[in-house]
This record gives sequence, C-alpha cells and structure tokens, in this order.
Amino acid sequence: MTHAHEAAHAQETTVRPYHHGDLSRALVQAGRRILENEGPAALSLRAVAREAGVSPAAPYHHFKDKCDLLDAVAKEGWMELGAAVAKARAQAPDAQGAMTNIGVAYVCFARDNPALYRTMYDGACDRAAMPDHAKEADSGWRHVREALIDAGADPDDGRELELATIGAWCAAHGVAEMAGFKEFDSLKAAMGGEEAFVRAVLEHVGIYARRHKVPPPG
Amino acid sequence: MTHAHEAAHAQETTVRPYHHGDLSRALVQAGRRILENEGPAALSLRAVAREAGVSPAAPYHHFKDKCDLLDAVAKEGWMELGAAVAKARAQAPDAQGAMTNIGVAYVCFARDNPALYRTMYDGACDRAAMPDHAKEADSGWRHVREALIDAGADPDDGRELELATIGAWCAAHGVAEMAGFKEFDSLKAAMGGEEAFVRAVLEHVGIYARRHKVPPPG
DNA sequence: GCACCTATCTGAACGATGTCAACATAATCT
DNA sequence: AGATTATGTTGACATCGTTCAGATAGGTGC
Repeated sequence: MTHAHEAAHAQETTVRPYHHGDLSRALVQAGRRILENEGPAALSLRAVAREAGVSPAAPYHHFKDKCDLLDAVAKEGWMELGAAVAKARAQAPDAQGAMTNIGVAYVCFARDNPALYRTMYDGACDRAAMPDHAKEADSGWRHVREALIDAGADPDDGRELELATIGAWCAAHGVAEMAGFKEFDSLKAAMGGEEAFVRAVLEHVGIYARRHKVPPPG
Repeated sequence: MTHAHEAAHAQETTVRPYHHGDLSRALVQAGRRILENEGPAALSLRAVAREAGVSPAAPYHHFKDKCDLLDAVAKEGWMELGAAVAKARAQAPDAQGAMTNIGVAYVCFARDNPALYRTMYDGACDRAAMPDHAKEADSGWRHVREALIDAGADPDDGRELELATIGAWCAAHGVAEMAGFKEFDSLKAAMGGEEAFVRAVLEHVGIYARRHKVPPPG
C-alpha cells in the first residue's frame, strides 16, 4: 500500500514520507518543546517520538539512549548559553562591568529556559564533568576567563585564574538555580524586577564587582 | 507474643509481622540507602518497598506520592545540612573564619552525600521554593545570616543582609555541585586535596573572605 | 531497466515503574 | 465481645525504556 499517512503532527511544511528526512533534528526540537511546555518530568522518549510523528522505536536509529537524546538537547543549550555570555561580554561598556554583565546574562538564560538549564546540568552532574563544548573556543567558560583577565586578573597565574573562574561560574550557577525561588519574590518586587535583583546578588559576590572601597574612616 | 515491640527493628532473622511497626521511618532509611549506594536513578518506590520488605503498595499508606517520600528523604538531608553548618560555625576561631568554615562544611556535606544533596535541591527546584525547614530556627540559612552579622554586616539593613545571604548560599551551592567535576582533579591534587581546593574557591568569592588587603603600593 | 546494500522506520513484545481499587489483618476503642 | 481505624497484600492498568524481526526507502553497481 502507498503511504496513506495523515501526518497528524506535521510540524512545518511537508507531509512526512516513510523516511522523515531529518529526524535527529526534529527529535531534539521536539524534546525542547516538551521540556519548556510541560517540564522535565513529561520528557519521555516516547513523547518525543510522538511529537515528531514517529514510532517509539524510531529514535533508536539516531540516539543510543534516552540519555543520548538528552545530551543532544543539552548541547544546544550550552551553545546558546555560550552565545549569550559572549554577547553580554561584548556589550559591556568596560572591563569591570563585563563580569557582572556576563553573570546577569547567564542567570537570565537559566531563568528563560529553566527546564533546559536543568537538563544541561543534570547531564553534567551525572557524569561529574563539564560538557565537552564548555571548554571550546567560544564557550562561556572561556569568556569568563578572559573577562577576568580584562578586569585585572593576572593572566600568568594559571591557578589563581582558574580558581577565580570556577568561583564566578559557581556563583552564577547558584544564583541561576535559586533566583526563581518564591521566597525572593517580595525582594525582587521591592528592587524593581528580577534582573535588578540578580545584579544585586551577583554584586555581593566579590568576583563580579570587587568592592575595593576603603572602609569608612573611624 | 502477639506483641513484638522490642523486635521492631529486627528485619533479617525473624519473620516480619504483618504490621511493620515503623514503616515510614524504614522507608526513608531505605530510600537513603538506595540513593547513596545505587544513585538517584535507582531510587524507585518499588525498590524502596522491596528494601523495606513490604509490598509495592504499602508506602501509599504513609506517603501520598513518590514525590512525598522523596520530600521526607530530602527533609532529613536539610536537617543534617543545618546541623553541619551550625557545627562548622561554632567551631570557627573567629567571626571572619566562620563564613569560610560554613561554606566548606556545606560543600563537604554535598560531596559526602551527593545523591541526597541532589534530591534535596531537585525538590526545591521543582516547587521553586526553599524547603520550609530552611528558614527555621536552627537552619543553615539562619546560621549564614547570623555569621554575616558577626563578620560585620549591618544587622539593621535587612535588604543588604538578605542579598549577602543569598549570594553566599548561591555560591556555596554552585561550588557544591561543581566541585566534583573531573576537570578540577589535577588542580585539587596540586592543592593538596579537595578541601583545600574548596576553601580556595570559596575564598575567591568575596562574601566568604573579604580580601581587604591594600593593593600593593606602587 | 535490474539486483543488492544500507539506513531508516514500524509493530509487537518484555520487564519495570507509579498508582489505584479491592481485600486481609492487626491494633485500638467502646 | 464487636466496630472502627490503621496498616498490610494482591492484582490490575497505563506508561515507560528498550529490543528485535520485518517493512520501506534511497542509493549503489550492473
């Protein structure tokens, strides 16, 4: 019989033939849609396949595991995070402001893509390692390191630089995961919005805005 | 002989009576065992019931959900975290050292109970709120706030104090989740152990150890 | 045109899971 | 004692991740 498929979930343009054409991509996109619309708990392999209009076994020709699919989704997230950080750094007026700008951009990315962000870190925590692309050329990590140098860190003291980078990254990650907590709602409102709140918290972390002001005399 | 009160905790030799005696507690303990021994992925309600020696449906008389059980497990974790923080603060030689001590204790707790710690935060993130007991009298949160005051923070500036507390907590959380990454192994080794590494990272976060040292003259 | 190969997709299955309803047993209260 | 409540068990259902045998297409060489 000819393929009388009705393509109930046709997502863009074409009626899908027996062979999808670009299933890997479609699966990753479906994964992201489910992640953001229904949360991480709803992200099953079968649901992704359903959303892509394909049988439950089809994904296994493109991903080894559910975990493998999740990794692909997470990779997209890391890429976009890196881009957001790069943009924030580029737009900073001066070297000092770059660090805070980066931190705010980082947290905003996490707040805008909460489920994606959690997936990104779940994968990292599971294998107790940063994703490979986190250390690549245009990664957020690199930008933080370079921004620290721009802000006056000694580029020759490798250990010091790495410790500072780790500290900044950890602080941003912590803020990213906690900034959404209800307990801070009133404080956020009192400060005129979430971004102001995030900026203030980050500025309390020395790495982001060194407060070198001399203690009040007396 | 129908009564076996003192045999309530025996679980291998004697045949367990029809009624367990203290199933809620046993289930939570079983959950923690599985969590630490086999990781979060292995923590199913059925596995917990199996470990406690009861049928898969028994837990539902004590917990509404799987989530509800997880919450009980997490609560134990938050209690112990609070105790660890309190102890670290009490043992600090001075007010300045207390903050770093607290941070190190926090991270060490997370490193010693990784699966438990993740469960604790998963629950918090899912409901976008800190656990109720995090704000109670002897909680870690309170201790951080008070340690900040001891270290010189203005106790009358509520907003400033809260921002600083949040910053410190976020940084500790970030370090707690990232300190185990393989990428830092060589650095940890070069610094003489994980605790030294953690201490150094935290000290790069200004809140923990204000580096008020005057910039080198010249 | 052909046969063949490989990649891709389907269908049906298996074991495991969260959860529920119906029933069994024990502890407790009158 | 009997009734009630608390706590177990059994059995079922839908869903999940995963595998495997077979169907279907796109591409080769002839």
